[in-house]
Amino acid sequence: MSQPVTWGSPRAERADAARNRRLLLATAREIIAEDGAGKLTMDGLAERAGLGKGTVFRRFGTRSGIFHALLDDDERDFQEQVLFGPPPLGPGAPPLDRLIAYGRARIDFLIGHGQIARAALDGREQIPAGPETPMSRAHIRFLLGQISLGAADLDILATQLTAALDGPLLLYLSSAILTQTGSQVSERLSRGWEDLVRRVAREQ
Amino acid sequence: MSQPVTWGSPRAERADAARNRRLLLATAREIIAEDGAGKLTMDGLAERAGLGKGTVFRRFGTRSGIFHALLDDDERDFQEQVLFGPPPLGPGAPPLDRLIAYGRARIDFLIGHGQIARAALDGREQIPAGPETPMSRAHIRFLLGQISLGAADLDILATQLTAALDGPLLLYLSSAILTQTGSQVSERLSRGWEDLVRRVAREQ
DNA sequence: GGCATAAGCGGACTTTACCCCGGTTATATT
DNA sequence: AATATAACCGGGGTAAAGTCCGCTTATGCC
Repeated sequence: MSQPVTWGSPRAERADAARNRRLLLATAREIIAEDGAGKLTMDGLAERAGLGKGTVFRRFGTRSGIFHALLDDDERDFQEQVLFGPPPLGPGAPPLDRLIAYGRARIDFLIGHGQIARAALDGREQIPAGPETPMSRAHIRFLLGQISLGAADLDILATQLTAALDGPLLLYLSSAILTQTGSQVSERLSRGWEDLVRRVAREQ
Repeated sequence: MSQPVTWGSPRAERADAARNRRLLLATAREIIAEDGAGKLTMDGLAERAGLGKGTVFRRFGTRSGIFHALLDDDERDFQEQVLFGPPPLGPGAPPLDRLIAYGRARIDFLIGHGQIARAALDGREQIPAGPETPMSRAHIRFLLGQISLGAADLDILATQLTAALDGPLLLYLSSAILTQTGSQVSERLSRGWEDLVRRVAREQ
């Protein structure tokens, strides 16, 4: 018998719990694909997955927690591409080119996952799910640091650019527009992002 | 035999309805001031106002509708200042100065009303309340049109700048930070906004 | 394998957003 | 002033989010 590796102090997730989480995420995707994110209910999800409601809540805490988990899942290989993939999205290209490529990729990601990303917002939470996507802001902050920008508050600028990238898709464009004319909107927003970033980085 | 009535004007709001709306908004402000926006429930509001639950829903349609109504109410004189007040916020100053002044004023407005603005977001609505604040984007768009910016997609740029202005306060900064160190954050964000728009408008 | 224990599980329970419809009241018209 | 009508009001009803606690089961140790 091979002895299982001990995972240091934090006890690993139990096998049945992990299996149930995967099952719940898969079932949630089915429901969303069939009926839309708005029709996903905790009861419905639990029943369709053949589990109890308590299980769903222990896994995800809250309804929007499910959408956060789905997004995290989808973002994983997106982040992989950003951190280790080929340039200009991945490392190796000049920072300004990487910034432009990042915006383009993120716009397409959000257009593809906008329904879920939108549903992950929740007006009720006291601490509003913290920063919505810390990774996005951190990456933009990192790239800005490699561009000579004179005396700028790079943390603020990174937050503003993150909002300029995500905001239109999360707050200011109705999802109807996105599903109808996705590729045109993508192209227009991407051009806009490139223009914005070039203006910001432009030498005086 | 009655002749088809000419629908001259959309019939005015009945006096009792108007009175009740004012009462409900005032009561909502009381509850928010005492217990925070998260504690505002439709039942609680109705009971405290001495009205029925149905009345509250007919007035505002949905929970987040109350917060929208409160925001509209608060925004009214802010908009007044922007449209008719003294420069540089109001008309008369160069457009770039007005844009900077607008950002500063909007940041302070959002810091003051952030709790309500945040609660007005709602992850469930299909059409997510449309553009969150059409007036803000329209005004920024208007000012951008008066600045010579070369070949830019002004509609997209206006949306991005609107998001860069609102986004940090709605999505990326926890309200805890805001209430604790409001004025410092205000100053830093305002400087950041000025830097951003100067970079965007900078001549090549 | 058998045992102790902590983690997982389920479903009943509470709360709250939102719907509905019969009764009531304001307003226009005569 | 009387009447018709459309808007308003109330509160009970439904569905879904989130909580709780006793039961079950996986896991580590012997």
